Amino acid sequence: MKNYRRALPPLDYLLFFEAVARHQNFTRAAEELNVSQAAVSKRVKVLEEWLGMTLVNRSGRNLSLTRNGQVLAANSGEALDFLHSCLQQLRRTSSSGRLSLAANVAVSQFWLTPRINEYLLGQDAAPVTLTSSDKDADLFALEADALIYYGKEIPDGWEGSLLFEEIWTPIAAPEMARQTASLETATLLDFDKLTPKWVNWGDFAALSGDPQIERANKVNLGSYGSTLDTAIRGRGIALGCPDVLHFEIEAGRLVALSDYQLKTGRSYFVIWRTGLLSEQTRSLLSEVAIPL
Amino acid sequence: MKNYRRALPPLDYLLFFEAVARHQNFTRAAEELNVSQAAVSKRVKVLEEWLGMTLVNRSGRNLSLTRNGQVLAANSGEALDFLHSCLQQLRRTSSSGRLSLAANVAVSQFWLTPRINEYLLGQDAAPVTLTSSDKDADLFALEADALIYYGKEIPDGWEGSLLFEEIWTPIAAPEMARQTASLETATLLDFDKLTPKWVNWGDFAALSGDPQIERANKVNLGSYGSTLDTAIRGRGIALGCPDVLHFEIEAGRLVALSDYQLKTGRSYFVIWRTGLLSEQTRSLLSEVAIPL
DNA sequence: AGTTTTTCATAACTACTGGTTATCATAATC
DNA sequence: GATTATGATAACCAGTAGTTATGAAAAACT
Repeated sequence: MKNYRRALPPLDYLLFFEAVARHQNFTRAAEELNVSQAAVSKRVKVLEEWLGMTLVNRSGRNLSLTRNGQVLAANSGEALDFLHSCLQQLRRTSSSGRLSLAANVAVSQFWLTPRINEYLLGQDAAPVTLTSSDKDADLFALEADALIYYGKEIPDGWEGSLLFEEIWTPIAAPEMARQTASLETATLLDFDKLTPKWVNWGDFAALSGDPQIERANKVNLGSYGSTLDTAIRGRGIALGCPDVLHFEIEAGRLVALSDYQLKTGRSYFVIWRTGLLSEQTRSLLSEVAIPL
Repeated sequence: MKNYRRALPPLDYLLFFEAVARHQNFTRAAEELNVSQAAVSKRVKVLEEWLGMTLVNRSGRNLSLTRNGQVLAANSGEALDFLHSCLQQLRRTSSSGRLSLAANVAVSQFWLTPRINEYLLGQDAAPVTLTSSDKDADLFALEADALIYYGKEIPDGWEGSLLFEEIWTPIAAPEMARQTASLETATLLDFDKLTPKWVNWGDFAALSGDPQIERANKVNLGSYGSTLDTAIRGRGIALGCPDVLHFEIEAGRLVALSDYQLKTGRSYFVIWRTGLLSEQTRSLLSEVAIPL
């Protein structure tokens, strides 16, 4: 009778040790593992005690693996790799058309939701879950199949595809746009920035150097989504990125006031964890009209 | 860059699941794993959530694996087996002459220590560690290479070899033995039983049906080891098992009063965890004169 | 040679995980 | 229909698995 629980050390300890072995460094292993160096040190020590053998020779700031350490690290790595492959394969065969996406609130509402709705109205649509948050940390913690990331470049540990560049421009309902002679006399719909990355009317004025915007009447509606909703209702001028608002513009609910465009150097990307995009997820992304 | 911590579920959860899959039963898996059924149920549930897929179909008192469950169980089993083999191999190549033994206090002192000492006085002796406890649970928890077990039969999950049967008989120093006409007039050295398995003078009297022993003067010295030490000093008569006390008897420090022998049906075994005796440990046991 | 930096070990601390018991639900068995 | 066997889950809490702070040791720098 196999009794692995008794015969094997705590397996996550092996996983920690394998990382130390690969990096030849406790501190870097800790970074990969997202724990403190002390936690890694402790676990490897306990593993050595469990096994009754030294795995790592420590000397001041240097470390080397013992012969046993080398053997165990290689074998652990093999087992972990095997399990990883197996789980990836399992995900590929089992996802059977299920797509989880994440993005910030505006992109979710104005860019993703229309796409998802179009897709879901079609035939044989797989279930799609969409999670919205204006905090990157939330999005990253989610482990969605893919997420729409807004920033300068794709973060480390992720890979993906550029969707479009960020270009800020005043946005209004078509009727409002026709009646607006000058931004100076208009009501500019403003919002509270949740991260420094965002561009509000104050930023836009400063970066564009346009004194009309400085002088115009600005009303703070709190959330960015509110400014867009209010602009659609024809009650003011919001700031927006025409690519994000593609559906609203196509539908004729919003137009860009094309005299004013501000490029920030930031873009929108669809990203996934490095190596964790299954063929099936790739296919589903295409079906939801998210280009890779 | 591999980051197994992020990409793999808690590995001990896989180990639990593999046991469930093998047994097709949460309760029996829990027994193997030495935890409650509830703990197993919980872990498998969390694993399913982590993976986002059902592994086990539950219906009342029945359970079956899903397709995914079967695949994962097979692969997990393979990985665990691989790791187990690797660790066994590592132990074989790394033990390099180191033997750890465990036994209860009396056997350690009177049976094992003399043997170990003889061995250590020889050439090229490997280090030997000996741990003594009168509590079986302590001995089992220790994971020594081998232990001397006292009981009716080899416990489940262990294998080993019979050393000798338990036979209780009065034991005294040779001079004391010559002067003792009858147990009734002797001082009987008694002790506190730590487990029901032990036989003290009260038990011996009852089981042998000898009224002399009932009537004799009994002095309680507390520990069994003390009774033997005191008997060696010629200050009374202890109870003992001649095979355990082989060295003392050979050395002429103790003799058995051979008129009184009580067989209990219990024996002494050398045991190790099933499948965990390396060839090297086997060899070392022989060198320490522990017959297999 | 002395100083600074980097890295690992460990003590003290504590949040939360990983277990427990008790109880209920469900299916099988009688 | 009653009983039994088995899995799920709530409530609970001991101890594990992490943290921060600090000291030791070696490498790197001046």
